[in-house]
Amino acid sequence: MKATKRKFSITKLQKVAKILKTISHPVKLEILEILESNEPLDVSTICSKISNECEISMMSHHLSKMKDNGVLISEKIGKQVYYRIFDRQLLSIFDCMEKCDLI
Amino acid sequence: MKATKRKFSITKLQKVAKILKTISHPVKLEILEILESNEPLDVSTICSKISNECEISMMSHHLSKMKDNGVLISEKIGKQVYYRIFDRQLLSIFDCMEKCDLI
DNA sequence: ATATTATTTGAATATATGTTAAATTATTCA
DNA sequence: TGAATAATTTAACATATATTCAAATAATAT
Repeated sequence: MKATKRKFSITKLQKVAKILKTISHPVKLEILEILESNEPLDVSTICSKISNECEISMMSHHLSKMKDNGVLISEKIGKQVYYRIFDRQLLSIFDCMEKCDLI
Repeated sequence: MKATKRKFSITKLQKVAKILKTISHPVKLEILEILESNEPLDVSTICSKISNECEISMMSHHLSKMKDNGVLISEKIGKQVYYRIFDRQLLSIFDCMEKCDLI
């Protein structure tokens, strides 16, 4: 295996760090997993589908943080707010992690 | 694109979250990038190669956290401590992130 | 032994995250 | 219309994590 010379600029490293930090939480990862096959979904529905323990207000915090950081987008229809994944390419991180011995 | 039904257990999601959290920092990502093509490397050398601003004691904190969480391994030779990546497969996360529109 | 170099540790402070209750927004229906 | 209900967000506080900087440890050299 050759030693690839990647070279991310500081700015890119910061962006990557920000995205990773945004999803580095069991509940946030599960939100992505749930949305992957069911989007768009409203807050309560996501909350009911999740196996991790999570109160609705905590769910709202998680979702809005993910939205603020560009991972999700939302649309309000009536009383509910529907969320979906902004860039589904991000989901490949699951495949990536699955291959690691660390997991 | 088909809607894949992934199903990570809560335990796996926690492990993934822990790893991601461990590397979700511009300096920690750059450490991985530096080690990718030069490992093993001692603390001072990593510190001198990094473009992000980072004091040696902060570097030591970063490295030992990465070690504690299984991302790096270390070996002491004389006065220096040499670090390297435990599972280079993790590096594919850079390729993964590079493909995202988010970055 | 004392000095020098490399790294780690610890304690103080700063920042981020989680929790809970109350507030806001939208809808329903008496 | 307007009080009741439902969905979600906000705010204030508690807790946890990260950063900084000085001091401690460990290995080597003089």
